[in-house]
Amino acid sequence: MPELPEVETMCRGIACFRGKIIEKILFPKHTRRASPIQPRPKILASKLQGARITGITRLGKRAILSVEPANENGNLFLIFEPRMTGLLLRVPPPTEKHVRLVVHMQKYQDPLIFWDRRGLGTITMVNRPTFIARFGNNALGPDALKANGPELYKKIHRSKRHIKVALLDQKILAGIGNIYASEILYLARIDPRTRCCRLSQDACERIARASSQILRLAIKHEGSSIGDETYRTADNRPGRYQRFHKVYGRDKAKCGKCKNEIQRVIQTQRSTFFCPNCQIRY
DNA sequence: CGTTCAACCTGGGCGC
DNA sequence: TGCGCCCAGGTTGAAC
Repeated sequence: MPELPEVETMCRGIACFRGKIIEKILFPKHTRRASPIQPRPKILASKLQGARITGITRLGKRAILSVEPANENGNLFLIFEPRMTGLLLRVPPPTEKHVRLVVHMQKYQDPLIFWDRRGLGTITMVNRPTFIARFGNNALGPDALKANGPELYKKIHRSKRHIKVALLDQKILAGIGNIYASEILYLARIDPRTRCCRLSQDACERIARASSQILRLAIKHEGSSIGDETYRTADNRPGRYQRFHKVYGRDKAKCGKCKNEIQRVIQTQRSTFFCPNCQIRY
């Protein structure tokens, strides 16, 4: 699940590894074929052996570890992409079974663990030029926390796509996923089925404001955890923002503003939740 | 070009 | 209890 607030919370939770030197990397046997790892585990481990972790940052829905290798010049970037069920942990994982990667540090007891039940997540290590080429501004829109109305309008106003679908496109804004797309459009009072080209500059402004507002609040509450086999913080606690969801997962419940029924529709194979009364279709 | 869709995986929940 | 089916927070590349 992890979207922007969940990945941000994970990054903050593993900030303790900044400055540490990597002692040893393990790829548990039973998972060697799952969860795409690039380059191959042996090469990745040899490059990271003795490297210093100089930074831990979030890029959209990815967590990035900047590392200074011991044996070569130039920074490397270790990129964790949790996709649906990936977690970055500094405490024992929910099950040993789905541990994909364990990083032990020198002079530090707790290892960094990448755990991923479904195994759709990825671990990628690249040098700076590759990092910029693959994840620079051409590949990824501005961070959704810093969404900006005029810029959003400029990007989408010619498109016939439904606004909900556009919000899931990481080239438009980086970090929004299926949960927060519904929540953002509810706050902005816009029907998710509205075509982008019908949105006014003012509507785009409301979406941009709602985006940063919702995501900021979700980070404050450490993200959304739904069900038990789901997102956890780096010390394996559930987030709390699910308590504040106004529409997501609330099919047929009453809208908090108008008491009408919240509806669920499918857009490009994925559920969208909204209040047909509060959210205007343009 | 823009958009849709299946595929990548595991496991929980449901109906029968 | 068990089987088959549907569903799930994301991304990609092929197909339309």
